[in-house]
Amino acid sequence: MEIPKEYSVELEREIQRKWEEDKTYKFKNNEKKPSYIIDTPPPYPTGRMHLGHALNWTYMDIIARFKRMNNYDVLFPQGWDCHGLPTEVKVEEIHKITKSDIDREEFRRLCIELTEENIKKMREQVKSLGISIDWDREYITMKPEYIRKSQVAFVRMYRDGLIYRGKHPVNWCPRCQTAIAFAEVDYIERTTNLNYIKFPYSEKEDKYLEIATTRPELLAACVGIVVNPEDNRYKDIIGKSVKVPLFGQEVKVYPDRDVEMEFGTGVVMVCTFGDKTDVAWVNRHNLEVKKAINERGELTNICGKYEGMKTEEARKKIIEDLKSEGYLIKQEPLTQNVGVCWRCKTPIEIIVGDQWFVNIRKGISKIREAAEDIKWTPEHMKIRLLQWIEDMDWDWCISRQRVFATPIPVWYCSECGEIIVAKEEDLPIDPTVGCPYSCKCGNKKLIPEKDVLDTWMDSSITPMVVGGWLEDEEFFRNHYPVQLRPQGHDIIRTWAFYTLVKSIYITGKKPWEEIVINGMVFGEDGHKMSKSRGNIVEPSEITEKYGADSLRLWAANSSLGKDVPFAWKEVDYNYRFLRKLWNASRFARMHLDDETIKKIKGIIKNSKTELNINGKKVEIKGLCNSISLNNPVDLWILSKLNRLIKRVSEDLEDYRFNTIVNIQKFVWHEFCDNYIEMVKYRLYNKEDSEESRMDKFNCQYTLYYVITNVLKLLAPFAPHFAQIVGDIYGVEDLHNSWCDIQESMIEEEYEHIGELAKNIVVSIRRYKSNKGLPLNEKLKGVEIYLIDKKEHERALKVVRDIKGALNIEELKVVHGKPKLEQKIIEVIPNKSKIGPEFKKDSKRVMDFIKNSNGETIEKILNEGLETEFGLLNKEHIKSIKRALFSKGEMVEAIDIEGIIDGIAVINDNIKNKNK
RNA sequence: GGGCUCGUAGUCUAGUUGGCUAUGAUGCCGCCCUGACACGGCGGUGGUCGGGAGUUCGAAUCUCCCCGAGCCCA
Repeated sequence: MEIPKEYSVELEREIQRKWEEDKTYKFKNNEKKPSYIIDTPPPYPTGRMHLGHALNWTYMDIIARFKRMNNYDVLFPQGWDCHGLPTEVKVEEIHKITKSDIDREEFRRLCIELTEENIKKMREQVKSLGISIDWDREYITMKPEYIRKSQVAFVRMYRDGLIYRGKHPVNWCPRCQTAIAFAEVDYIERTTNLNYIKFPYSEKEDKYLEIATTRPELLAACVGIVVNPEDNRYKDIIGKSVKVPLFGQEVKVYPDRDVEMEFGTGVVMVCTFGDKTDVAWVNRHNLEVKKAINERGELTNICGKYEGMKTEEARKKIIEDLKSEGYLIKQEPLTQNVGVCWRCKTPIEIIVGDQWFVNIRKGISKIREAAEDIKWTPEHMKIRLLQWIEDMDWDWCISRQRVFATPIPVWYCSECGEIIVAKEEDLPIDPTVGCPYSCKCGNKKLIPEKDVLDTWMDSSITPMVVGGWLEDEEFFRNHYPVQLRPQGHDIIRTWAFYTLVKSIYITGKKPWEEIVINGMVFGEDGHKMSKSRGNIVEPSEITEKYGADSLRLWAANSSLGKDVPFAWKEVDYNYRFLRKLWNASRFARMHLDDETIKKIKGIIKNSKTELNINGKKVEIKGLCNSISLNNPVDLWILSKLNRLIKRVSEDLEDYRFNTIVNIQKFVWHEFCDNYIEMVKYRLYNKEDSEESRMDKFNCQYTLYYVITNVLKLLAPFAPHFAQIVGDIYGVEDLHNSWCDIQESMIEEEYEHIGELAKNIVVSIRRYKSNKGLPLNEKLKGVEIYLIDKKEHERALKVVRDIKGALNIEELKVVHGKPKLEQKIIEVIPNKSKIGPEFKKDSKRVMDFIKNSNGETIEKILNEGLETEFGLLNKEHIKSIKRALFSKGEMVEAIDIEGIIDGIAVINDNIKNKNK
């Protein structure tokens, strides 16, 4: 098979098409394999994928592919979480209407239309990243079959007393005209005035309490005063009453430890409701609830002449009146955090109204247990959720005053007020369209609920939906909880939390075995990507230029849970890495014809069963049936490879995706830079003896073995590349089998010999480079001196490889020292040897070695030296640097990296002849 | 104010249970067209591992304190 010269990213598209046609990633529902189900986050269909999605999807895909390659039957679906305000706003914008202008059904149709377009766009974007999704398992929350499930969840929880309708304070956005959940409240800092106001004592009109408030417009809803019981200033007034200025109602003073004495005057008025603490105080002291602000953010009729004013306007007016009537003492500026609607940034109000709630507190301990029972990666993310659960003191408000959402399947009887909930078999149903029921009081005129469900009510059942709930109950019983929830840390308190709630309430089980939390993507400037900063990079920009695999490699090279800054140069590096491996693969394939590959594949197959041709069991160690691997350089790279396979397998098991750097280092700096360079001479060898043919074949075998295994290691990260090159190498079953770890190939001694050869080659290549010589320049004679006997023996085994790699005419490996004058210029003691042996004396031993003169060091190296601390020998020395002299002048001799007293003396007078 | 996370060359980053001369990339400087790759190779430059104290023969790694950054929640 011809391998093109250039690696081109256009090939990715073809591969993606092929995967889709072949349904390569279909969930097989194969009972013989363990299943692995991923509860994919359903994105909101904005029509645009951002880099955060790309990061998250890459993580998921690496896991999915790795599991699939390790014999799991992987169910990797894709969902879309459609409902919500942003689409409503967009539709109003596009069609220049407001939702009240047209029929509810019509408006909803327009929302569906837009969402379908957006999903189509985003689906293509997901596919362009090569994510191994089973598209047959796609779910869309606005479809009737999904709405049915959302509604069934509602009906069952209502039946079980876990959902109720009640008058409760809720966070209310006056602009969006809807209740919102705490998770949808943002906080922004702003400056306002802290107003000091006189509240006269009821008993003595001339005495008064000074209170400080930022919300004077709520005076009409003032229902109590709190002071800290420790506060000596106010001890006498506790239990007595004061009169609210302008409005005249009398309110009692209560003791409460939550009052900060230092803030303002230490006296706080409780209004219904200024903020969250007011709600707590009202509950604690059993205060009356008065509604001062309505749903439109205007003052109500209890506010007398201020009725109908917007809050800002009313505040101004009331301050004026307080001033003119002499109640206002002073004003001082105050910066405070105010809660705002996360969508439109309008300050929220806390108002009381009829809303639907999920009772959270009832199940809180079970929810906590479930959270504890799930394996979290990184572990500390669990604490974030538990913290959120701890602080949970309100129920979950699930009703929204919107249109594009799952309807609440409920009617109210106009006669007796009975709540009628739809029957499960009638779902999905939209109560505003029609009603098949009548009230038990006989009334047939039922009022439909117009409120709809919070979008989180849809998305909090995703693991159940992908697990087959209400579709295939038997499958669901056997496969729930599902295996994995991957998501961002920004939605722990929403998506993760609500899903736990729903799963516990509906199934009694935890939703997932494991949850992995990813970080956010920042721009190149280190800040969150945002339009206003102009630091947004779109995934398509990257894939078009560098391909999906380069993007995926960038994403993989990050730690799970940590925020990741984007960097073009990293993508560029990954692209260059792929090109490098491409070129190496091309080079190897030029030396591997189809016939040879066939032969090698046969050998690998046999070695797997540990059977040789005659059916007799053989050891694989260094011997693969019909070939016996005997070249130390081959054994070195194979040992390193197997070590890498082991490492990467373990790392992926624990979601350490950044193990990709280990693969890259191996490929680039071991395999390409060194292995290939050291075996070229064998590949180009034209000799026709049996021995050199075998030698060449071993090398071909090793090249094939390393490349094909690297492709498998790379397949979860860079699947397109792995597929393209895998096809060129005839790799079978790339997506369903992982590398075999040949433990017996991992051998320290092989690695020692290989490292020695590599170090000699590297050192002499560096010498050539420093001398300005081409690296293939012929060297006439090189003598390598090794003092260590073991190293000398090792070096003798790689003479041929060193000669071949460096183009040395005559190479001598000598046990001993060259006959040159030499001076030791640096000694580094071996800490890991000295430490355990000499314990407390270690420091002194090391100082002794460092400060010894040359003679002493020689003695330690050669025969060992008895000292006050004990015997010191060459084991205790890490490395030595020597300068070599001949007649007082430094000569062409180089230290061999990593070897104590390894020296190469180079006779390169031939170079002058050549030049 | 509370919770969590993180501070390693100019920049990004590796560093599993304490022990290689602290990893790799990028940047900058210099050299080399070497039978896969100049979209490449080789070398140099650059670090008091945020600061301090402690535990230990030995700390980037463990403990405490301080400083700084970020995220989440009040």
